[in-house]
Amino acid sequence: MRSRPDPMAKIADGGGNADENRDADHSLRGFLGYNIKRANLVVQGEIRATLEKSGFRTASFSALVLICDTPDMTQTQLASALSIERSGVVLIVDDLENRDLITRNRVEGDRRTYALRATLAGIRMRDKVFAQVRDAEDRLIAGLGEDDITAAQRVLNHIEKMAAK
Amino acid sequence: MRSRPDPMAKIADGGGNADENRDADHSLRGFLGYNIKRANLVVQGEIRATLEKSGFRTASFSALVLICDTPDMTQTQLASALSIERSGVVLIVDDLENRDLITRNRVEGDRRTYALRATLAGIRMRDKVFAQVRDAEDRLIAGLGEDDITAAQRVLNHIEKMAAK
DNA sequence: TATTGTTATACTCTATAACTATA
DNA sequence: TATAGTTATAGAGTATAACAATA
Repeated sequence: MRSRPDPMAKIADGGGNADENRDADHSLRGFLGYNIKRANLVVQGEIRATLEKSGFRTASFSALVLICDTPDMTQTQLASALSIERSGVVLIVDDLENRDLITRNRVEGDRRTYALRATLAGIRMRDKVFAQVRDAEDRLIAGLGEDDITAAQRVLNHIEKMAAK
Repeated sequence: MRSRPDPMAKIADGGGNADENRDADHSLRGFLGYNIKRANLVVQGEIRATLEKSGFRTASFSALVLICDTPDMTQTQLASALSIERSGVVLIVDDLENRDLITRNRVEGDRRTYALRATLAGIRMRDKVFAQVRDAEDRLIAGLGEDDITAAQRVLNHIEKMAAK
């Protein structure tokens, strides 16, 4: 039997933390896409944990916010704003309607569409959860300079505008 | 306490233009998580399009890079570095091995594990595709200042470090 | 013919758990 | 008893396609 030096040995810690692999990924760290992906996983995880306390997934809370901001929007418009397909919107709107956060309203002049409106409870819910998400994000960026944040927003928005060019 | 501008402050101004949904998401724009998610979709889409020309998905190319950088790593170590489960690594390693980009090598002293090594073809492939991904990213960030990029990296890495705290 | 909402289905990605062979 | 790799399965999440009602 040989003894085993095992320099790369890594104890399986249920957390799957990147700490022990700190420089195993130094090549990938050079890619902006890699850093965005890792940060995105953390942010979405925090937001998901915040939202699920009120029974939302990311898409359904985004939908509620959009409907609050744009009363009488249709499901097709909502699909476009969420960048998902119309078929996916049905389940989200079903859920929001079942919880009495929004209503589907018939439109005179075009009986194919629904005008989506938030209820009073929906608006109150939006305000409450909106603040919770904001607090969760503030914890993540605490300690960073204001100018770094705005620079990051600039970079992210620039990248988004470069889609499909 | 709040260091960021209130997104609700810029409701305002219809203006009656052709694109009705242009600022339909102005509330969500106030969330860093929303901007990261949208930018991430664009970046990952560009990277995916670049990689698939060489038959890679994001995870399989990341795996090839990691194996090139850390010869003789095991599948469990690779799983940890990729932040996925060991079961998912099997399919990725199967694919890379079938394409003769890496080899699974038996380890004397512990016959449970494989030592993963890139082949010469794997290293060449890594170099070629690495440059292609870098070019794709450079197109996305063209026009941005160097200091904005580094600030964005700082923000992203800070967020990642704040995971689960 | 085209569009809205809907339903059914498929596909991708990943996690969970059980199994084997080794330790 | 514990670990590495494997396999089978299931669950999100989303896309595709077909359909009825309406335009």
